[in-house]
Amino acid sequence: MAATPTSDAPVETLHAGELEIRPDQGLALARGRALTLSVREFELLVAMARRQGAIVKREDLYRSVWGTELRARDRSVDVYVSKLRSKLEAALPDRQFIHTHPGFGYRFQPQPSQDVYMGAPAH
Amino acid sequence: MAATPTSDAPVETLHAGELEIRPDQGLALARGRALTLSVREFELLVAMARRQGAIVKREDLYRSVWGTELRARDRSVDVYVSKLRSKLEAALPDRQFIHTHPGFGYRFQPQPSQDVYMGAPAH
DNA sequence: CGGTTTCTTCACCACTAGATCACGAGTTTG
DNA sequence: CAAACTCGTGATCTAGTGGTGAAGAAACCG
Repeated sequence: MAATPTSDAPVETLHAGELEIRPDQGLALARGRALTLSVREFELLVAMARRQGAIVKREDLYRSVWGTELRARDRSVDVYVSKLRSKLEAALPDRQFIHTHPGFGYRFQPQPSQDVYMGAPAH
Repeated sequence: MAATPTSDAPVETLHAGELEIRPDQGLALARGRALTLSVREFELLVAMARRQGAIVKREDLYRSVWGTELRARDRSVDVYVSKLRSKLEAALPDRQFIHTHPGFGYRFQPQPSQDVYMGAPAH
C-alpha cells in the first residue's frame, strides 16, 4: 500500500462561514464538529452551498437533490429547508445561512444574525 | 516506502482520545490497559482510526478489513461495529468513539459524552 | 479430540428518514 | 377587511436502515 495513508486525493471542500462541507464524504462540519444530517438534508446543503449568494429557485434545488422535476404543490424543498435550518441553527446559533426570498426561492449565505432583515427584497 | 518496522522503524501508533492503537502489534490500549479484541474487531478499529473524523462508508470498511467487496445485504460491518462499540464502552464508559451517520456510514472520533449537541429537539 | 473462541449469517425490532398532509402565520391585492 | 398566496413546520404513515442477540459453522488450542 502507499506509504502515505493520507492520500492526496482531491477532497472537494466547500466553505461557508464556520461551515465546512465535503460533498464526497457526506460530511459537514460546524466549527469542526460534525453535523448529523440525513441524505436529503446533506444534498440540499451541498446544492445550496454550491450556489452561495445566489437566489436559487425551488425547481432547481429539487432537481439537484431529488433528481426529478418538482411537481406542483410539492413542498418537499420547504420541508427540508426547515429541517436543515434547525440543525444549522442548533450547531451555529449566531449565524443565519438560509434566507427566504418569497416568490423567488432561497439564498444560501452565512451571515451574522445580529442584523435584522427588513425592507423589500430587491427584485 | 517504509522498511519493515523491525529494527529502527518507529512503531506506528494511532491515538484517539484515551485510546492508543498499534496496528503492527495488534495492540489497543485504553488508558494504558490492553483491550481484548478479536482479529476482525481490531482491524475494524484500525481502519476507522486511520480515517478519524471522516465518515467512512461500509463498503470501504469492508474492503479494508475483509479484503473483498461488500455484498448486498451483508451486515458484517454493522455486527462488528456493534461488538467494537460494546468493548470500547466497557473500557472507556465516558466516551463515544463510533458515530453512525445513517445513509452514509460510520465516523470514528473520540468525544466526551457530556455535550449533547443534537439536531432539532426530538418531537 | 473436546472445549472454547471467533466468524458468519439470520431474525427480530426499534428507530430514522422520506413523503405528504394540514394548519396557521405573514403578505399581497383589491 | 377578506380572499388568495406564500411559507414554516408539526404530525402522520410507511419503507428502509441500523442495533444486536443468537444459532451454526469454522478455526483454535491445549
